Amino acid sequence: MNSPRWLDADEQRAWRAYLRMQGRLTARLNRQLQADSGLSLADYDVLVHLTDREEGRLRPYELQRDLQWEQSRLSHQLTRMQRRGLVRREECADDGRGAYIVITEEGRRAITAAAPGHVETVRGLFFDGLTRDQVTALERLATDVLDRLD
Amino acid sequence: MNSPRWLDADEQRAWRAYLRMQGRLTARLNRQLQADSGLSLADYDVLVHLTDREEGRLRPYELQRDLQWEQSRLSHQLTRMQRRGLVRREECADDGRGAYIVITEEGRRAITAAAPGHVETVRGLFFDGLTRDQVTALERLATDVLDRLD
DNA sequence: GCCATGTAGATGATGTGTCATCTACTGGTG
DNA sequence: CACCAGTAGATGACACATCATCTACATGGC
Repeated sequence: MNSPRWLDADEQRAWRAYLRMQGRLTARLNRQLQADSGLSLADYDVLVHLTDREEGRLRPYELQRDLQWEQSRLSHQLTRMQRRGLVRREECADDGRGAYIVITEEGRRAITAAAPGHVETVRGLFFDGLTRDQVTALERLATDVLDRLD
Repeated sequence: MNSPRWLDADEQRAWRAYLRMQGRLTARLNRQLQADSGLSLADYDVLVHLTDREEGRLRPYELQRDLQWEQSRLSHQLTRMQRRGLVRREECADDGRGAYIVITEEGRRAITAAAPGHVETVRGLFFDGLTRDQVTALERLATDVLDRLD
């Protein structure tokens, strides 16, 4: 195996800065959410997707597709959330293998209570420091990378 | 509490794209590293920092500062790495509380074997899809955000 | 020298993510 | 209808992350 094309100086700096930013940022967001509302980022994402449909319920495979999570990660996550009363599993009449995941009243309360503080934090830690151009450039960059990931 | 300033459409799209990119990207990197060399990204980072000093050893608090990790995360990580023979803990003469973390021969072999494939993957999944301007913009963005995180 | 306070680091409990594997049902083909 | 490949989802084992807490040593003030 011949030696790879290493990263050049610009790329190294960018990569290190990116890794550091993403580590510290998600740690902060997780801590804020956990401390202020007892939810993890994972809980938050699941609940957001459930409340997006006004029925408040989804098949696990739909959630999986939307969140782009591993199947078993989702399954474990739902088990934990069910144990805490945030969601409920219901039978699925159409498909004997399947299930519906339904958000509970408690789940709704939790996400409603958590959202404002979370959004404020995302703003305060991230968007408030960026120009409009940086924001659109970021979206472009992320979608460019995502396109190549499939 | 009055309602927060929500994210506008641009910000929402950027934020979602960013979250999705970072989730999928780190998953891919972790999988590649794990599959090809039996290391996790965490192992990799620790070993890189140890090999950066030619003595191949660091105090845990130095590692912690460099990696910006939680103290107990590092401690657990080092315990696991020690169990697998990648690092060794040594007494610290200067400070009776302290310790040195020393990379082992096996640790050196592991990082040497892992690095080329990892760098190729970072390139292939990330930098190859980006222009030079996007790379410098990313570094700028990440440092801007990091500056506000302290 | 003694004590208070601070710092280095480890540990146990618990929540989270991944992999491998399993069960049960679906839906198409003979 | 019998079979079989595929899909929906759960589970157990294990690695990883976080929080709270603990021990032991360091250091400065008296």
